[in-house]
Amino acid sequence: MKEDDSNWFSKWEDELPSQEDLMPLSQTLITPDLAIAFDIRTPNSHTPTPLNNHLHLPPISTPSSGEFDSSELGASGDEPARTLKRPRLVWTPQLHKRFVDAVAHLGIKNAVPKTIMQLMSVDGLTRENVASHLQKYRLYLKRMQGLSPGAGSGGDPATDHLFASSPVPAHFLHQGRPNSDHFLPYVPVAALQHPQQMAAVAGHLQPRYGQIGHFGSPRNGQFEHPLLSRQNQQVVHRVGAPVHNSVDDLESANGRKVLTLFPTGDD
DNA sequence: CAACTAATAT
DNA sequence: AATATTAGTT
Repeated sequence: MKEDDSNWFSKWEDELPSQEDLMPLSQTLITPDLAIAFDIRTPNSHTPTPLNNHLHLPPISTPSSGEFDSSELGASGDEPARTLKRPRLVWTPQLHKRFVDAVAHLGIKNAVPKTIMQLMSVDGLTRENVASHLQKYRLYLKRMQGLSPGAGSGGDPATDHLFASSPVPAHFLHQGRPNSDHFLPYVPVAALQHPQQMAAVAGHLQPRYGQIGHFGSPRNGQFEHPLLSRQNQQVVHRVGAPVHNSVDDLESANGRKVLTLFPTGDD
């Protein structure tokens, strides 16, 4: 296998996420409790958005909704600090879309958990979150391949609720052939549904990342993108359209806490 | 050793 | 069923 890396690379650089596709979705998965537990500065703590941006405060208390008397194991509910478990991640359609976009932009070949995670740049999203999801997504793709092309596309919500929610880029269904390169089948039609966003996009056409010079040579599939730290928080100010960048934690019937991203006005 | 993937566990 | 965690490879 020979690599003409130089080829895909420049294209890749060129095709970096557009506003409509990836950029504007900078969100946080870090719950207040988590931030505290891990001693993480919540990235928004000094954010230039004076308005509605405060995450709702932590009802830190006991996760178990007062059914058990909680004074058995010594530490009464309050300070397990470092030994806290991360809440289950919930893959919302928005989050999944971002995932798919990232994979699409990377090409199947480079779409591995770490790079996907970096490209998604969702704060708090871990590599294993992505890995797990990727595994499932791949299975989904394989399952799709074996089916008659005439059926299903469009209205089969019974099959894989989540995965059906985002269009599968055509090249995913074929072979991983990163050489011949792919073009984004995505047309920013979202404008039709959200005129406001169109305005925003129209203003910022040519999204790109500020200054991407050259980074490490794409040796055997190992490359690094300096600008893609996921602390890269970018605030999109929109007049009259308050961005809902909030994280909401819910509680399932079992008492497990889960994290859900709110839609930012996309889709 | 770090990261990937498949398998398995919750 | 959806996500996490482990285990075996690369």
